[in-house]
Amino acid sequence: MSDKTTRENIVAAADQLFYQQGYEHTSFTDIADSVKISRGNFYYHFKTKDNILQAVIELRLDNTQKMLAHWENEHAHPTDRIKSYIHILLTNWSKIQYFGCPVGTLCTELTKLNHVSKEEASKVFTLFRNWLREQFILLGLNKDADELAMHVLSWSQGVATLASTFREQAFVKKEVKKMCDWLDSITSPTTSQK
Amino acid sequence: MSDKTTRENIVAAADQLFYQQGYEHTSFTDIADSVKISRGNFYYHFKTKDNILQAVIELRLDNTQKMLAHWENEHAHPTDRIKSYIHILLTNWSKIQYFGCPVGTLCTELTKLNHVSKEEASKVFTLFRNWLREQFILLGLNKDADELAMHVLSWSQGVATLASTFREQAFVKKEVKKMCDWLDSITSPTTSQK
DNA sequence: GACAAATTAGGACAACCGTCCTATTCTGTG
DNA sequence: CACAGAATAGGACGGTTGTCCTAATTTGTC
Repeated sequence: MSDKTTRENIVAAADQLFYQQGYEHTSFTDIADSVKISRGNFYYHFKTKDNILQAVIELRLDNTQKMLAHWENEHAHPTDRIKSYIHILLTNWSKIQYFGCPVGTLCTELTKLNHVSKEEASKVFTLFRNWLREQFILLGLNKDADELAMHVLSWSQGVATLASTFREQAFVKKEVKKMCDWLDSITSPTTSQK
Repeated sequence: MSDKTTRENIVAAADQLFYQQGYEHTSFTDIADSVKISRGNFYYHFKTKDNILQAVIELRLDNTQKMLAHWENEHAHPTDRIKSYIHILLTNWSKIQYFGCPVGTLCTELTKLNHVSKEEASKVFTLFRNWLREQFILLGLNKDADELAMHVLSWSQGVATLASTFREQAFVKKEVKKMCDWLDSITSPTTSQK
């Protein structure tokens, strides 16, 4: 973390703190302490708190795009790619159990604050949505592609919310399996359900 | 609202404001202005902000229990009762599209704040969970009752989150239909799926 | 080594927060 | 009407917030 730019360190620290504590509950002092710089130095890199949020969202958009590209390279079959998405619930369990989904919780908070950047934050969701839709199109499900994408998105979102409330890993594992089974069922046309 | 006790008015106003703006973002001044009392009068009824939150949660627990009891009286068949739950997504669409699910969003916020009352808030979820489980037991699905209850809970939760992010009613309608169809499919043993 | 630019540290600022105190007004009972 | 207690209004308090200014330090270039 120390070989990076101070600005990058600030954004990285803010990213984590916004995720763990929420945007509003995270103060300049919190971030400054985390990066180990003075609060005064802060103003040199970011004029307002909103600017930091904007930078954090940009970082998340970049990281998300990289992750999606990585899944595409790793798996040739769209079904496996979608399953990679589904499995984040277990891969990131150690954080999700405490802080939920970083995308959903930020969007929820910004919506309630009626924050200027709420639309910008929802673009992370849109990134996932469009990517999932593309995968379903590749599976030949053109007509329902967006509907299926939204289904996967909302399903995982609900599991993440309940996971952080009840903190039951067994529940998450069951739901992940259900999602994968469902995905297989709509992919293979043996028993056409719905 | 004026024929109620001042205390009741405070709790009712806080209930709405916590839902619409979030707990932390709602100040004493906000609530006082909403009830049209002075900020000083506040202290007479509630010593701390946490006390108000506690009262709000108690109110929500009561209201939830009344709603569940109402659904039980209204519908003899458990399937119809569960569908009543599912349809809140459309019944309360006008609010959900802006503020999401009141239960989920509060739990999420309190979890991130690591607030003392976070467990208390999650009891509202538990109320729904146990009630849904009972309905599934009445349907003869004893073994998977809790799993099914959690499935319905997380499903609706995800839809509510995405609904407030994208604000697309068509999506919610589709998901509500899917949930009802799914419910019918696991109830009628014609085509045993899963 | 000199010097300009980039970067940092420390603190001041007004505004707001939750909390708390005290004086005033309202209300009901004898 | 008198009077005690409930209820309300207004403001003070210490602390924290985001923001901003200025001086000191570091860095790179000639």
